[in-house]
Amino acid sequence: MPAERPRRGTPDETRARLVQATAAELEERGYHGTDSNRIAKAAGYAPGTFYKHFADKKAAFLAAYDAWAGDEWDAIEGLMGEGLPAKKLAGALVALLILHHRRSRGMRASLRALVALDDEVRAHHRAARSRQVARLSTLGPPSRKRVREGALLMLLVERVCDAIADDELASLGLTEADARAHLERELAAYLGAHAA
Amino acid sequence: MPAERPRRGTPDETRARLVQATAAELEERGYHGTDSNRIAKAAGYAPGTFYKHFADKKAAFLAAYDAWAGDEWDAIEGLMGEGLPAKKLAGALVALLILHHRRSRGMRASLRALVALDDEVRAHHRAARSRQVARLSTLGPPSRKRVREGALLMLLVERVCDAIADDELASLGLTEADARAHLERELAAYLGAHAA
Amino acid sequence: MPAERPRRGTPDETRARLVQATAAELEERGYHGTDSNRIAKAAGYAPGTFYKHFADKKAAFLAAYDAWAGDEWDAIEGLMGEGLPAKKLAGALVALLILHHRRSRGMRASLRALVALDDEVRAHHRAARSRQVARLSTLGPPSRKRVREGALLMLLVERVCDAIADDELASLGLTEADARAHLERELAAYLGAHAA
Amino acid sequence: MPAERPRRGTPDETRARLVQATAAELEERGYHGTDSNRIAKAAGYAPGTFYKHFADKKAAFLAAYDAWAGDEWDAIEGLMGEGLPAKKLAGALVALLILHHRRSRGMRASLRALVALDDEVRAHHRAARSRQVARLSTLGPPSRKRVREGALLMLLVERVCDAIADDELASLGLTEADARAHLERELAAYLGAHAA
DNA sequence: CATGAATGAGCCTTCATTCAT
DNA sequence: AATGAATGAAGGCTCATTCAT
Repeated sequence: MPAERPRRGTPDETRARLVQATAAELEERGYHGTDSNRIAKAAGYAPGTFYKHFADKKAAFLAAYDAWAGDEWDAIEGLMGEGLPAKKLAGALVALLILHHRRSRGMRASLRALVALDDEVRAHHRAARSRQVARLSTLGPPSRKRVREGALLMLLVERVCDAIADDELASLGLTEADARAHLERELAAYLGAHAA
Repeated sequence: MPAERPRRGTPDETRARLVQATAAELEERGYHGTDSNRIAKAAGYAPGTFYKHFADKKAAFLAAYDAWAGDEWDAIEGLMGEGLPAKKLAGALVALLILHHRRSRGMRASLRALVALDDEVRAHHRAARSRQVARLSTLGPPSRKRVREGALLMLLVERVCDAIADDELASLGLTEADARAHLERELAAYLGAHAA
Repeated sequence: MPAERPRRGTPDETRARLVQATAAELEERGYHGTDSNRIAKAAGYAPGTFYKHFADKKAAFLAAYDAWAGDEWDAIEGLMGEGLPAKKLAGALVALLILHHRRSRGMRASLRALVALDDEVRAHHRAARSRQVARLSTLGPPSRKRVREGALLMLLVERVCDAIADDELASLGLTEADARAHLERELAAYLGAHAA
Repeated sequence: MPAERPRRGTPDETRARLVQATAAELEERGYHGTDSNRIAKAAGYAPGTFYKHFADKKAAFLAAYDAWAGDEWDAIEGLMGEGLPAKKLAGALVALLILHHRRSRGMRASLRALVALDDEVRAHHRAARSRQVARLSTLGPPSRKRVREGALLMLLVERVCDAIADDELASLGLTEADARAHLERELAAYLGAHAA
C-alpha cells in the first residue's frame, strides 16, 4: 500500500514519514522481518530516498525508537504534571503505559534483540535509559533510595506491560485485571511515599 | 572452530551436539546473527546434516530453548528441594538465576524477538510458560492468590536478572548489589509466606 | 569539503570549476570511485548543476582529460621553445613529465580503463593522441622515421613515468635515479639527432 | 549463454570454470562492467556459488590475474628454454607477447585502474611484479645492470604490446610492423648481450 | 542559471535449504 | 546417517540521472 507520495516535500516531512513507516513496519514484521525498500515504499518513496535520510537500516530503527520513547515520556510527564492524587495517578499511568506497550510490541521485541547483540544499539539504548532515569528524578526529591526504587519499579512495570501487550498473561495464570491491580498498587505506594 | 567429532554416532548424539552448537551460536551471535551452516560446522557436521535433524532453523532454536529452560527449572527444583530456610533459599535462587541469565543473554534476546513476531515460537513459548507455572504450583499449596503472586514475581525476577546479565543496571543508576538485595527480599517474602 | 563558491557566476566559470573538481576527484578516487553528486558538491554546486554542464559523467571525465592533456603539452612546448641544449632539455623534460604524471595517477588509470572498454572514450583519446603526434612533428623536420621514433619514445616515456608516479619501481628492482637516467639518455639521443 | 553446468563437480573444477569466466567477462566488459552474478551465470552456476569460491569480486579478479600472468610467464620461460638464437628468439617472444596482450586487453585495463586506486590489488600486483623480475634474473647472469635493463625493457615491451593490442598505433602514426621491429631490435640486443 | 529532493535499476552479497552421492 | 556442492530468492545499499521549483 504505497502511500500517496508528494513528489517533493521538505526533508523534515519526508524523514518524519519514513520514521513513521519504520515504526509501523517494525510493529508488523519486526526489524529482521522488514527491509529498507519495503519501508520506503510504505512511506511512499523509492528505495534510494531511505538512504538520503538514514545512513543505514539501523539508523532508521534508532530514530523510530527515539520517537517512540520520547512520546512515551512526554505523555508520562504530562500526566504527572496534572496534580492527580496518587491512586488516580497510578491508575492513569498504568493505563497509559499499557496502551503504549500495546502499540509497540514489535519495536520492543526488536529492541531487545538488537540491544543484546549490537554494540551501537546497546550504547544508544543505555543513553536513552539514563535520560529516562534523569527525568524520573526530576519528578520528586531525588534521594538515592528513591532513584533505586524508581528504577526497579520501572523494570517491573516494563515487564508486566510487555506481558500484557504480548498476551502472555493467560499462560501465566494471570488476568489483565490482576496485572493492572498489581502495578497500580506498587505505583501508588511509590508515588504516595513521595507525597508523604 | 569446527569441533572434531566422530563422523558417525547415534542420531541422538548427533542431534544433541547440534542442539548444543545452536545454543552456543545463539549466545554468541543471536538467532539472526548465525546461520544453519555455521551451526552445523560448529557441531562438526556438514550443512545437510542439520536438516536431517531439524525441519528448519526455527526447530533447532526451539530445541535449544527447551533444553535451556528445562535445565533452568531442574536446577530451581533441585534447590527448592534442599529444604533451606527462606532467606538462604532466596539468596541461592537469585544467584542461580543470575548465573543462568548471564549464560543465556543471546538466547533470551532472540526468544523475545521471535515470540513477538512468530506465531509458532509464540505458541511454543506459551506452552513452556504454562508448564513452568504448573511446576511452581507443585512447590506449595496452589491457592489462586499464590499462583498470581508467583507469576508476577517471576516476571520481576526475570526482568531484573536480564538487566543484570545485560549490564543494564549502571544506566539505571543501580548496582548489582541493589538489584540482588531487592530480588532476595521479594523472593524471601514470597517463600516465607508459603512456609508459614 | 564543499567549496564555498559564488552561487552565481558565468556559465563558463561554473563549468571550469566543475571540470577542476572532476579532475581532483578522479585523482583521489578514480572514475568509478566518485560520483557526479560528489563532484558537484566538491565544486560547490548542487547535483543538478552537474547535468546542466555535462551530458553525463563521461563527458565531465573527457573535459577533465582534455584540460589535463592540454596543460601537459603546453608545458612541453613551452620548454622546447626555450632553446636549451639537448642534454639540459632532456633533463628538464623528464622532470616535467614525472611531475605531471605524479599529479595525475588517478586520471591516467581511469583513462586506460575507459579507453579499453568504452568506444566513445577510445575515439576521443585516439583523436587527442593524433593531435599530440602532430604537435611533436612541428618540433622538427617531420620525416617518417623521426615520427616513428618519436612515437615509440613517447610510449616508453609514458610507461616509465607511470611506473615512477605509481611507486612501481621498487618492485621492479629499479630506483628512480635509474629510471630518470634511462629516460634522459633516450630523450637526449632523440633530441640530439634532431639538432644534428 | 549459461554454459552447460555439471550439477556437482569437484571444487577445483568449479573454481577453474569461475576463474575462466571471470577472465572472459573482464575481457569483454571490464571489472566495473561485469558483476559477480553475471560471471557465475557465464560459468554455468548460480550467484551463490561464486561466493563459495571467492571472498568477493576482487578476489576473483586477482585469481584471474594470477592465472593470466602465470600463463604468460610459463610461455616465456618455455620459449627461452628452447635455445633459439637471439634474433629468432626475439621475434618469437614479441609474437607471443602480442598474442597474450591481445587476449587480455580488458584485464590489463582493469588491472591498471585497480592498482592505482585499491591498496589490496596494488600490493598483489607489486608482489607479482617482483616474482617476474626474479624469474627474469634466473634467465641469465643476474648482474645489477642486467636486471635494470631487463626491467626497463619489460616496461617498454609492455607498453608497446598494449598499444598494439589496443589498436592505438594508427593514432600514433605507427604501423604494427614498425612496433614489432622496434621491440625485436631491443629484445635481440638485450638477449645478444647476454649471450656474449 | 541553479537547486536538491527524489528516483529506481541494479550490484554485491547472504543464507536457508536441497539433493545427488 | 552424513556429506557438501549448489541453489536462488532476496536484502542492503549506491549512484547516474531527472524535474519541479
